[in-house]
Amino acid sequence: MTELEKGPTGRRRGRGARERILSASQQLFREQGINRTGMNELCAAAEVSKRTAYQHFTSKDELVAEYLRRFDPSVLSGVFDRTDLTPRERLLAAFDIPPTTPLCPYIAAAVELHDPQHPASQYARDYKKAVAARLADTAREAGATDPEQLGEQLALLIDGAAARTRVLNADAFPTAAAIAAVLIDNAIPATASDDRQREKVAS
Amino acid sequence: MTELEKGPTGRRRGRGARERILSASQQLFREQGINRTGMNELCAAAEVSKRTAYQHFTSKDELVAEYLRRFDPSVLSGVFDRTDLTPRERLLAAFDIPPTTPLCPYIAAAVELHDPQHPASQYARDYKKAVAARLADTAREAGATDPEQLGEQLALLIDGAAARTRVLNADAFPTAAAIAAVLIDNAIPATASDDRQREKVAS
DNA sequence: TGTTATGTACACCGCCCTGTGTGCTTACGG
DNA sequence: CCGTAAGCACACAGGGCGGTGTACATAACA
Repeated sequence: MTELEKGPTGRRRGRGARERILSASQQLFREQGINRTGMNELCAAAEVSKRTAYQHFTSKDELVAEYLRRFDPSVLSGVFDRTDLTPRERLLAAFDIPPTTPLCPYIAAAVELHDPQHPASQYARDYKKAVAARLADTAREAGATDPEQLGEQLALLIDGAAARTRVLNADAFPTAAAIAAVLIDNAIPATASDDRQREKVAS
Repeated sequence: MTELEKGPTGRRRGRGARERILSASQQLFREQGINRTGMNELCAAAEVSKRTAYQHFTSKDELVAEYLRRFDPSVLSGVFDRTDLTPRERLLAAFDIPPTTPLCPYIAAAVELHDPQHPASQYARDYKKAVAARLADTAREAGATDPEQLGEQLALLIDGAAARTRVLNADAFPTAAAIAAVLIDNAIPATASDDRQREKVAS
């Protein structure tokens, strides 16, 4: 890895250590958990000296917070921006999670850090609220009578599936998707499609 | 505390250190988390010498496993054994959680320990399955068409509310209860509910 | 009474953790 | 071609952790 990677993070000149650190964080924090991953191990995986790591992030806590911020694009936007789907399908697509996914990292962080004041915990809250808001937007688009409520309900289902998948070591998202389908059909007044969408986005 | 407390644990003769240790575990592990609670701190809170603690539990892992086993009577049985309620009311009563409750300790343990092989993680799985089974039993009693499915769905709702409450620092159980009411009414065929509410879903 | 199970007090070990200090190398930018 | 910022190697501080060793005290029961 002698190639330079310019570092899309900003104006770094060197060899892009920051990116490697964050990339290694994604992998190790999710695989092993935050508390069980030491900085030594992380630096080794990132092929970065510990000194360099602490020049980019003043503490592990800061690294953890930054690590969480790297999930939005892939997870949140990935589902909601698919224009090829109807709003209803988009709502359901949020439950199509590849079973490889270990656990929603925001829940994991909130539990592991165990401190609501921790920057990462605060960001986790913001993220969860953002997801619920996005779901509510989509619910509104789909014609739900109470979009906020439906968004909050679907968000709860996602979190429930994530938590339960973790505890039971078995995929719980299909169950959550089934509930979601019921809730969605109950929440969309007249035109309520059965399950295969007859395709009528309002009018 | 020079009084002897016989130890309701069984046939212990001494002063009941084991009970104090477990009692302190309940408090500290829930308040601070498992990983953030050291044995020194725990022993101090239990007013027990560390040596004694390690004579009762060969390791912290063993203590954690035993700590989890102490929840059944209060939580699981507490709701399902209430004969004053109809089956439907019992299903809904599972969502009446005092907002003081920090987080389902089984989820917390599974996340914190981060090892599916850990005895505590295995017990957490067993417990979660047991709860789902109890819910399914009650669902069957209430006349649901597919009790197993309803039990699993309600269990997922409980876990979702627990996880979301933790992350957002705001009570999510009312939302879960609302979903539960919908699911229950959808799952009980014609005029199943015998409790006081006479409002029918049918139309 | 004396034996035994129980609990105590406290120092201690080895390990791993986060975080630093210091001096050195490299590569980009002017 | 040189200056300087980025990164590296490596040892080490300081502390908390789980867990133990030892010597002593007390309560229960025979």
